[in-house]
Amino acid sequence: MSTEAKFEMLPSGEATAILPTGGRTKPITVIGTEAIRGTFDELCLQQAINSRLAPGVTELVLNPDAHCGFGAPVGCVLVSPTHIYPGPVGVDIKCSMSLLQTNLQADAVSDRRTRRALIDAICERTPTGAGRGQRHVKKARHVDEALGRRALVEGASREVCEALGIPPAWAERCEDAAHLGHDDTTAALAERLDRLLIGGRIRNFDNAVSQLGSYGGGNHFGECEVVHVEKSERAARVADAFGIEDGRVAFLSHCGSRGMGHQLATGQFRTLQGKFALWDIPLPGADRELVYAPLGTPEADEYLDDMALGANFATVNHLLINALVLEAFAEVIPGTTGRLVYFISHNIARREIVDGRPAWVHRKGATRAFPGGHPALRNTPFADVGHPILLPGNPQAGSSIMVADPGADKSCYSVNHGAGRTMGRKQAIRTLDQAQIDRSFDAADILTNCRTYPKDEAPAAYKDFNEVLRSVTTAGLATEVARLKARFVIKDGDKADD
DNA sequence: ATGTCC
Repeated sequence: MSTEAKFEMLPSGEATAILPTGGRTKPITVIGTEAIRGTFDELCLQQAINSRLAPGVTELVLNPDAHCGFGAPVGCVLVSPTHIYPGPVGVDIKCSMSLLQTNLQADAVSDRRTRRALIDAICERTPTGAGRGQRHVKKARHVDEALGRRALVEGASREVCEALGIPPAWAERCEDAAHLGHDDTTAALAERLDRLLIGGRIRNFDNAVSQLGSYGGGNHFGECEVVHVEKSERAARVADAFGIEDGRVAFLSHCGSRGMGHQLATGQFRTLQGKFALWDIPLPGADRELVYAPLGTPEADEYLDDMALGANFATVNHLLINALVLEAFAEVIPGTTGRLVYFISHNIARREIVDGRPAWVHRKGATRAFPGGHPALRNTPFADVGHPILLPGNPQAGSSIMVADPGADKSCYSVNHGAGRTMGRKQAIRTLDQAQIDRSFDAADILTNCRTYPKDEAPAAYKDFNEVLRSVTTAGLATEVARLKARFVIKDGDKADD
């Protein structure tokens, strides 16, 4: 049976389908054109079905960028009013995107030597690579353990921002500047962190803290962009409300909670897997990565606290990176100023109102998409127009800034989080041609900090970003406001000075 | 994603 035969089309449009799960009462909403639906492999669809049939799950959305993940597909939304699921949050708690808008015109970065100097200045402040923290770079911002603790407990509080040289006003430009504990207090987080440290559950705390202000590896990156606002009256109006300007230089970052979030997440997986084994509880689809905890239990409280600690770390990490990138720009091009456009996650569970009642909305490789007028945006700068949606594509097709439309209700107010892999990392390394990749970057005049661009991160290892975006717009979820075109990329790879 | 395997 072809993959396409699995889906049932909906009358609402060619990019919205239903994946039956065997029982008619628990269907999965699939967002994707026919070309995109053909990219979902068997295991990805099975993970979606397992997740949909898991206890307490009331809705599941599969996004066009979906591919196999840990327990649940990367690129899905899972809703539950009664249970919390660590898998559908992911190992990199609150992996996110942020965008900095500078006052520079595009021609300020046309010169290759200027761009090379910017790459060097940024790499002197924000390291890349697994394990690499601020202490490994020349112009590090020292973060002591006491400040690290406050970042974990308070997130981007005024005091934490001021201590790190982050403009406190940037906190208003965060999807969530601070995450609270299971009982909606910071005290719960402070107590939980103490217990984790006393119990030795976070190893090398000082090193983990030193990773504030660093990118990490894999698909994480920093990218200098030129903003191209779409040619429509609405795009111009929304861009204005977002604070992005056509023809100006911006900087897009993708990273998460680094080793800290990883330790918190894997610790939770181990704990919950141990309890499922001890109590002999069957796992949905027999997938041991799809563990869960019923809300109100000590297990759920503990997970929610650890998730909040990891999320706060990721938030402060992003804001610090943006402050350091701005500092690097100002060093190379004196007079450069910048402001945070937005910071938004794609690996987090949030408590939202779904169908009139509170539920945990788990977005795993999925981005929140509240349109203008959504009650949750009240008293934010984006109450009327909707918040910016930051979608990394690839350096050559560009990345996209979108705004949600009322039709986003059909996907639990969510869109994709990028292009989505179409090729495994090993497959990409085996099949793609290094020289051809590097020539294509050269032809597009995109510089990188790497001597050769990592093959497993080449645009060809990912789905066609324009087709992914066409799925989103055709389904009526969101509209493109601007495209970001890369001028240089900072990534983990073989460094020019190695 | 991740001191890339407790």
